[in-house]
Amino acid sequence: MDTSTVLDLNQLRRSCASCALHELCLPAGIDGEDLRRLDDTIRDKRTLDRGEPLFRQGGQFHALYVVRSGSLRTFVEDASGNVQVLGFHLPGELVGVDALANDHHASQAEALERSSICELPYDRLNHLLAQMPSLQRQLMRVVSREVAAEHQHMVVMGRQPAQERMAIFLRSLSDRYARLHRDGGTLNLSMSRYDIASYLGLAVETVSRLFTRMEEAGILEVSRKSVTILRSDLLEEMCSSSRTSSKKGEAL
Amino acid sequence: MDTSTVLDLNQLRRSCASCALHELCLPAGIDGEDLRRLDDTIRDKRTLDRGEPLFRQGGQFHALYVVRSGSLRTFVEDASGNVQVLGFHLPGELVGVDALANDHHASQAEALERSSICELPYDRLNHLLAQMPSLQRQLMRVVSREVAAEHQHMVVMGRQPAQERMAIFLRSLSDRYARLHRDGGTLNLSMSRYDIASYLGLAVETVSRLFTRMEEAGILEVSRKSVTILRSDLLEEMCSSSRTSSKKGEAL
DNA sequence: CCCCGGCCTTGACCGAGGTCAACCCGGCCT
DNA sequence: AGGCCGGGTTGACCTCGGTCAAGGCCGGGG
Repeated sequence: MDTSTVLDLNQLRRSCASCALHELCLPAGIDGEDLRRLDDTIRDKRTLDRGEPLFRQGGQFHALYVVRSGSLRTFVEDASGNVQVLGFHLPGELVGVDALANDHHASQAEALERSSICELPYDRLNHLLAQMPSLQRQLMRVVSREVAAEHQHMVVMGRQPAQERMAIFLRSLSDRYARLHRDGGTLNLSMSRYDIASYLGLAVETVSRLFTRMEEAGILEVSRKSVTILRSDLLEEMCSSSRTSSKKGEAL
Repeated sequence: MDTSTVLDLNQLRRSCASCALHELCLPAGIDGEDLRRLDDTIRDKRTLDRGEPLFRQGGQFHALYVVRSGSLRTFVEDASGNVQVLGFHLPGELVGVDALANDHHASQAEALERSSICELPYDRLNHLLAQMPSLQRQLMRVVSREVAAEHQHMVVMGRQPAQERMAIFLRSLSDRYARLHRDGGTLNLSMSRYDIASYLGLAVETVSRLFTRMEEAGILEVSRKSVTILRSDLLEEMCSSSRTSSKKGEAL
């Protein structure tokens, strides 16, 4: 929170109604007076610089967060300093749910680039939920989506070879870009190779090799943090070149 | 536990108040009139036989479920018949959350043994949630716990070698037994070796070998589906024998 | 009672990907 | 401008655990 963008951010103040994410975020399906009340519940928009934590593992829980712009990574760190990246979070996505269970954050969230965050203090939110069943349902839907996504990621971690993991990762990122009406063919990888490797359960070297291999194959154009998908058809079929598990009667 | 216990199960009919899981399940922190209303919301107790599905992947969503007795496994099956086990569910645990997102079950749940299930039709539940903020908070807490547990599992799938995975799996099962006031030292593995392997992202053969190795090491006594933990101290230290990631300043 | 079919175990082999090491490259600071 | 440093890439090697194959065990049905 320093340079010149501060002004713009302040101008935007809180206003779900005018937010580009209106239809993707918590307010989806909420209008009029209810929307205004949700608006009032969102405290400050916090702005985070690259690397700045939104909350720390073990820290006291007091709010849920929605990414407004930029991107975050969430991760857990074990006693011996080992890091496991849990996910990357684009605008419109909810962060912090794992803390409700026992009032302490089980993971850490930090900005991958300069990001703007909507903060929903949990007591105020609870108050609102009690009065707005529609918001309550929408919240559960959003959380459910998150759970389903995590299940998908378990499939990746459990069964898929390295190349499929990368392909699925890129496809998923591309899809999420598209949902935001961004160009899904031009990804801006705000996270480091280490983050990607950790997230996919691979070694950095493997991630690096896969990028070059996929570039050589004409599927991607990779330049530093910018990745262009040249052949999404090839990328797609790369996602499921997996062995067919020798179960009974396969058609394919 | 099958033949004669059927009668008892029927006798118990629905009554959260008298349920042994009262303090672990959804009703936790709810009493009196509110509890009675939750009670009324729970439709039937469904009883499932071994292998019987509670809901199918892709099926229409209309209820959440809580395991009352027995155990379930949830899994996803991809186009080519590959199965990934997502989790095992003991009494008091909530199942079906991943379906709220789009009204269709993203995974499949099926009984690992004869099991009794509390069914919470979602429309009724929603009605109740709108009137009972405390229940709403408790539901979110339970879901949050689930999310946090899945995050833990990502750590396992992402970084840990086979032996640690097994150890962590057994410890977690033991802990959950203890929460149910069962003997955490005597596990009854209602799932097959294949299920365990899939859940941990390993091959069946590896799981099998690890069981024998841990038995030879005097940590376990393994007999078919019954596993006794002889040296929980050794099991514990097996959970974190991982390499220390060469990060800055380690204490330990 | 015996046979059959899952499920599980055990052994031998092999390969995907992790590890180690060297190097490169671009940004930043003096 | 030069040097440094963190992140990224590339190559050589080796290991963990997957795969393949061959039984063993147990339970259920004829």
